[in-house]
Amino acid sequence: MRKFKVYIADDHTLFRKAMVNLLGSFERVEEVKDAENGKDLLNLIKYDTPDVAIVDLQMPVMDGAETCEQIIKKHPEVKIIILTMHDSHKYILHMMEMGVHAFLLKNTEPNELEKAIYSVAEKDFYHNDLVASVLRKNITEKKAGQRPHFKHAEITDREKEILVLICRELTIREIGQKLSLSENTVRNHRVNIMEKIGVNNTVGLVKYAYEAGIVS
Amino acid sequence: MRKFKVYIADDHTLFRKAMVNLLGSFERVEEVKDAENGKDLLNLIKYDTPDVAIVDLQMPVMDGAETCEQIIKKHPEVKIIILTMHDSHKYILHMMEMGVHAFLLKNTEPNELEKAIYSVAEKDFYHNDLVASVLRKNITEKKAGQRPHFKHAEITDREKEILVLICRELTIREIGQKLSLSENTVRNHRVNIMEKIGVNNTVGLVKYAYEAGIVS
DNA sequence: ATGAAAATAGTACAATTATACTAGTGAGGG
DNA sequence: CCCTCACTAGTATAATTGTACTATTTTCAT
Repeated sequence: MRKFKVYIADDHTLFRKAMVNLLGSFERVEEVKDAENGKDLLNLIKYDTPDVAIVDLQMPVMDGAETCEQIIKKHPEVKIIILTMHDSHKYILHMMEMGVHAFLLKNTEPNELEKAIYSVAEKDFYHNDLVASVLRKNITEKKAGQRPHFKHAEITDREKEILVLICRELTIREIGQKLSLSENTVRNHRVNIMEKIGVNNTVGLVKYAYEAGIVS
Repeated sequence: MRKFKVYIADDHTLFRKAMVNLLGSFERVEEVKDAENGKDLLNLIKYDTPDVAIVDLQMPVMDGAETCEQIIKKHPEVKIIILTMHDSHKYILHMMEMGVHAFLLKNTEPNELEKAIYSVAEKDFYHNDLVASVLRKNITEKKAGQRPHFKHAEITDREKEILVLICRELTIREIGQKLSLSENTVRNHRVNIMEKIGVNNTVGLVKYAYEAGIVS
């Protein structure tokens, strides 16, 4: 019976340390290391590659999506499991295209996590209800001629910067002043963000920022 | 050396179960039970009261604040530790007034949680940096003649209902239709919520809803 | 039963956001 | 070299939100 090395990245220390405990109690997990953000995780991996990396989608410093992109690029042999609080279809789809190996909600049972670890380590992918529902919804929405939300997820650094300021409750005008930009420019960025993430008002923007881990 | 019974409520199963593991590893914790929301926690307590209840502030079904209110009213002998992701001063202050015994961010170290448990069980309160900063900020803001954000936190059920719909990206008009209310009424509720929580735009509303656990 | 708080509804106006376009410039990739 | 994309900036208008009030009815607790 092969045993596995598992690394975990999550910014909530309490959750992370508790997870280290839990992972350590799994029979076929022989080593656990933890990092508090994506950057630190990449450093860990640089020195010694794990079999499986568990990554929180909502993280500051370097968010889950970016972290995964780096891991896949530099260490394609590492299998990735994403943990997310919300079943946010948008980036799950995007990250599946990127080549992530599993998606779990944070309210799954520990034994499902255990199964997922063994599955990705040995069979390359773990297929669960969450993934199934994302795929199904994608198909039905395509058929219904809806906004195709795959273009997305390529929100640029400038756009991210502006999104952060929006979430700090600044108006377009204030953001323009702060960044020395025309209000029109800021407005355009705002609109572009909204199009990319497929929402049409402020509420959608803020929710995206939360769910993508761009804010708090 | 006295040992303690500890209950924990959190809607994220993975986090909760991992915490059960962790709590069980503490020397002076003799029994751990868990519940996935405030209601279930109250039921547990009804049958057998713990020494300490650890409550996640962000929960659906019955949020942290409401849960604590109930516990304090019906079982004042139970000590309460609040876990929160954000250092949202607003309700921490409110909940201190209610009589909650400790506040910890989810990114504290496990050993701080352990200290907090023993402290509230034996000395009734656990004083940490988070609490200190809330108190200090409260004083400085009072002096500066700012909006006093203690009035707050009494957002009503109707208001909460409307806040949820706002967060589902409905406009005032749509909410009015959905609830069979005049647009004016909805607008008034919206304004009242904003005053109570001390924000002045949609962004603030959505952030509050997230941080209070009213949405996802 | 009486007062307080919540829920309802209104008016009017200011400010901001949302939609829909066009267009120039600079950087990087094929 | 050319093409694309990000970034910049603009105009114009519609829609929604934000502010500031008044006022009636219902509900609930003392």
